[in-house]
Parts: sequence; C-alpha cells; structure tokens
Amino acid sequence: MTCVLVVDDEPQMLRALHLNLTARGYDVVTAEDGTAALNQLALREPDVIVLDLGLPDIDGLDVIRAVRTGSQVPIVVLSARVGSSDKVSALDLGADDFVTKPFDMNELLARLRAATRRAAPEPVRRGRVEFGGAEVDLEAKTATREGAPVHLTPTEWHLLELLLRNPGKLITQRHLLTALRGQPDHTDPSYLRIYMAQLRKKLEQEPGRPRHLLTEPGMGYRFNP
Amino acid sequence: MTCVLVVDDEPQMLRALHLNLTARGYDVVTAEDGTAALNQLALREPDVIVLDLGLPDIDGLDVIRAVRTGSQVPIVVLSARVGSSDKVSALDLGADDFVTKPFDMNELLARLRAATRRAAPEPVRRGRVEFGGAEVDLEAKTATREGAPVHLTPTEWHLLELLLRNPGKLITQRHLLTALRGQPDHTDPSYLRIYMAQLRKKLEQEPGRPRHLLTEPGMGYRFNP
DNA sequence: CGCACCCATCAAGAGTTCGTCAAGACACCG
DNA sequence: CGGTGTCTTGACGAACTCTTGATGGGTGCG
Repeated sequence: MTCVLVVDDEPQMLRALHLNLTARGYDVVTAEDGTAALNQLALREPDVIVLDLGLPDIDGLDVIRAVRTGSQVPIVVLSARVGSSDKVSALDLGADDFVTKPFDMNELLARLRAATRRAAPEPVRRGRVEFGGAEVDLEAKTATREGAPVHLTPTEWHLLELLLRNPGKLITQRHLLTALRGQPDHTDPSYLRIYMAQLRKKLEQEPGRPRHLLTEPGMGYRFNP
Repeated sequence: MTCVLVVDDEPQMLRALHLNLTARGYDVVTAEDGTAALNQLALREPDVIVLDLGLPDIDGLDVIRAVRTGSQVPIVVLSARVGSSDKVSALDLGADDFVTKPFDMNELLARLRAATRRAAPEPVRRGRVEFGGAEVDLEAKTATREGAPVHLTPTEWHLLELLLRNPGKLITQRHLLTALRGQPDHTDPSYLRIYMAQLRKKLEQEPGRPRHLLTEPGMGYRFNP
C-alpha cells in the first residue's frame, strides 16, 4: 500500500486530506509541524510527502532541504502562497510539484499519482542478504551464521533491517535513533553501540574487527556488502 | 545541452517560449501540431516536452498517449483549459506536470527543471560527483580515489559538501568557517587550511598541485569540476 | 634585500566518541 | 512467585577527531 505523509498545521486541512486519501486506499501518516514531519520520515519512510509550506516551527523550504539531504521521496508542496518565487524556490530545492490552495482534490490526487508513478522503480529491496559467513532473510526474519541459526531480538532486527536495506549507505545515528525509539533522545548514541555490538557479536566473523557492520565515527553506521 | 520540444499551435506562444528557453541555455525544437510533434520526437529524442493540449490535428491527450507508448520523456502540459478533469486525464495518461495559461515564465522554467532533474541519471540525482581520479557520493557518504575507498571525518565531509554543492562557485572563508563551527569567533583561516589540506591529500591526485579543490588567495576556496 | 602577508605542512595536546563490561528495570510466562 | 529474555543506563580504557601552535615556502612591495 502506498504510504503518504501529510504535513499541515491546520487540523481541518489535515482531516480533509486524511479522509480523502484514506478513501483512495492510501496509508496516511500526518504531522502538524516540521519537526514531527522529519521524525515521521525517519520512522515510516513514506512513498510520497504532501507538504504545506506554512509550518509553525520550521520554514517549509527548510523542510524540503532537510528531507532532500537524506531521501529522494517525492514531495508535493501545498501552499496558500501564490507568488512564483516560492514555487521556484520549492521546486529548485527538490520539490516535485506545487499546488496552490485552494485546490481541487481530484487534481491533487492526480498529481500524487503522477509523483508516485515516477518514483515507482524503487530501489530493489531484496529480502535476503548474505555477507561474511552470515545469511539474513528480512522477510522470514531468520538469520544464520556459518549455517547455524542465530536469534535476534526485535530491536536488533529493526536496526539490522535499516542497515541492510540501504547497502553501502551511511545511516545517521539520529536517523537510527528516531527509527528505533520514537524520539531522538538527544544524547544517546551509547544506546546504539550496545545493539551494534550485539549484531556484530552474532553476525560478524570477528566482532572486534567488523567487516560489514561498520562504524563511521561521529556520523553513524553503514552496512558494507 | 538539454533539449526541449515545445508543442503549441499559437505562433506567438511558440516564439515566446523559444526565446525564453533559448536564453536559459536550452536547445529548443518546436512543433505546431501533434503530427509534427511526434515526428520531432522520433527525430530528436528531446529531454523534456512542453505540450499544449489544444492542437489543430490531434487531441492533446492522444498525443500524450502516443508519446507514452514509446518513451518515458517528461511531459509538461501547458493548457488554457482550467477544468480539473483535463488535468486529471493528462496526468493519469502519463504527463508529469500541468501548467494552466496564463502562466508565469519563471514557474514554468522551475517546473521544467524539476521534470528534467527527476529524469536525470541516477548518479547525478543522488549527489554523486566525480573529478580527477576521485568519486564522491554525498548521500551515501562514500568516497573513493582511483577506486580505493577513502575515509573522511565529519568535518571533512561538511567542508567537502559545501564546496561540491556549489561547483565552480567561490566560497568565502568566513562562510565556510561559520558553517563548520557555529560562529566565526576567531576568523582563523588556518583552521580551514588544515581541512583543505586533508581533503586534497585524500582526494586530489597531486595534493601539492590541486586541480579541483582550489584556493583563491585572500578570498576563499572553490570546487572546480 | 628585508619585510609583511598568506598559504601549506608538521606535530602534539585536548576533547570527544566508541567499544566493552556490568548491573538494574521491565515485561512476559510458566 | 521466580525465571527468562529484553531493554536501558552508567562507567572506563581505548581509539579517533578536533584544535592550536610553530615552521617553512612563495609572492608582492618598499
């Protein structure tokens, strides 16, 4: 099911969009400000974002910038600002479309379809990954090392999945933390270290010298296939 | 150079678009009806199409259908029809965007940039940059020189990103310092030199004679692609 | 030629982050 | 109620990064 993240500070608008999108078969996630939007982005990885530019905490353009630094998810901007300069800025910052309020719901839905259709060739997300002497099946939730079955806890699975689904890509510790817990508990990288250590102990051949679950000091972690 | 095919039956509109697009560095091809458009499409393989729906010979929607049977080239529809049903039809038939006349030229240009950007090859869209013998992926935070992986520290990444995201543009020392640290407390350029030296040592072929990470004495630094 | 200026490079201490061990808190289940 | 497994927090040595100072090379100017 297509997941759409709707960001708008007006509860009324949020409700209307939620209603229409849900009726159309979308899986809808909402956020009322930029901070919540970025958190939801890390938590749910939506397939498309509907973004109002007038947010209470962060400027909409900065939200676009922030999203684009870590994701290529399509963004459809929804705004009451009619000036062309806002449109140009938003589109040049990486937004995919711009709809001015008031808008026709059918048009918005069509634009959403166009945006998701373009992004359709998603990065192939295989469920099976093999590295070192370990074999992981993300869908069956099974893992083995040297043929022997390995048991992983829910949190370990969550963390492992985030890394394995983005092979070679660095994942920020902030990103990992917001995904594991609901909020980035400002100072808790030690939390991640524990689970990375667990994963390495269970999956790496030399947990002391990891070859696939790598640390990028000061930034985050990376899965090296 | 980006090639854009403009399809419109009004000579005046064609001229206006031709003028503006050429001035923006586009390679412009024009067609006054659907038949000519499809011919041009086969001949030139444009990078993006600007299509008016009101054509004398073929209905605009049919043109979209025809284009989409053989090509994925982005289509930006330009139309005087304001009804939402036309927009929905056009978008669902495979158009990428819909602009109603009268339109703002800057907005159209921004939408064209957005359309071409999406269709750009994956590496470019993903923030991959290549220069000298080095290859940098700003999103995955990976870098290689002569194929060998290179490790960069957070500050090095930050500095490199500032330079690479503004190719050819000079970046002031002050600007770099305020970005790296919170404040230009001590406008000490020696701080920058250390990190520029690091980047050059890691990425340039001849760190002593940088060809891409250049110094502008007394001003700042510049990335030369 | 000496001087001032800016830049590049080397070296070393300070500061931060990482990996590991250990122990308490919590929920689930027999 | 006790046992098991999981989550969460704190502490400490080790590794890494940041930051500063000092030295040397090049250029323009009096």
